Amino acid sequence: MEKKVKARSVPFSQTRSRHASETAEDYVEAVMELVEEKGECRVLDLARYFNVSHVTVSRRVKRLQEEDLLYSKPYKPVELTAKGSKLAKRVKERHLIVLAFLIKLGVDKVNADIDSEGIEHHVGSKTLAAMKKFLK
Amino acid sequence: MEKKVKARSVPFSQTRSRHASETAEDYVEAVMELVEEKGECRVLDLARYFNVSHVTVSRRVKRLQEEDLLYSKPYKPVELTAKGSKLAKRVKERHLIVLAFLIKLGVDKVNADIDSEGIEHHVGSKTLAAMKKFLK
DNA sequence: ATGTAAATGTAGCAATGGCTACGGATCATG
DNA sequence: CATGATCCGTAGCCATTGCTACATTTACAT
Repeated sequence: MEKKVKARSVPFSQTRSRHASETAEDYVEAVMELVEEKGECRVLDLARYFNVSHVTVSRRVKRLQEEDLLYSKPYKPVELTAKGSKLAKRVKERHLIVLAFLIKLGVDKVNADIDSEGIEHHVGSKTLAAMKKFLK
Repeated sequence: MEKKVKARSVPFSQTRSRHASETAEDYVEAVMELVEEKGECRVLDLARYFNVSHVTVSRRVKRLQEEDLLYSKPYKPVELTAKGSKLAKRVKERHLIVLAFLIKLGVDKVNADIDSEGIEHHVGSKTLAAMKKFLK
């Protein structure tokens, strides 16, 4: 009597790469935000932003350079590449939509802020479209 | 001219523990589902469910036993403890609400399934309440 | 009863994300 | 232009998640 086990829609075998994408999204978004706020984005700015040590940041920055999302020379500010900038804009727009959506749904600002940051990475294009429509 | 850097609402210093909670939630939910479907839940069922190797599962099951969420003897089926069962029920209920919410929002079943699994872990009580209200 | 297939456990590798400790680079400021 | 503060890179630790390969247990069929 062998019943088939339904696999998750998003297989866990993709967990690592999915998580990597989320981190990449968080980083490019943060860099864009920090550059807007301060004119430049240093490793330590990111460390404070994410509440991690500068080591964690500089290692990740190095890897994101290999993916051509960020660019920086040692001891210099971190910048977005064209590719990174494009991604950042998409991510930020999605983030703002999710945030506005939650607020319109009746969630208070504080909780909408918190939840939108977690939720944004999991909002597919169809869901995003539905949220946009709801906002109108 | 030192501008303060706004820290994330959910600091990344909590990333590891947050992720651990998510995994715990996924596992208890899966065990509950598999027990309902098949009568029992084996390590390999979970491996197929999550699309990972049985090694990854059995290691995680061992840790979740230490957290008193799961219970199993070597080479035996995995079961929920009272604590695990309680958590699973809460998680499943939240999952179903998020899923129903997305569908009512106009997202097709397939995408609602996918996104709800990612989103559910990031839906706080306030957001969940807002979703419930919307469903009425 | 026994032997083989399936299920599970164990060993150990790689990648990633946390950290502290330490040292080299950069930049203001005297 | 020197020097101290700040910033950042490197080394190296631990934990977690993914894997393959191999060992062991269980269960079922003969």
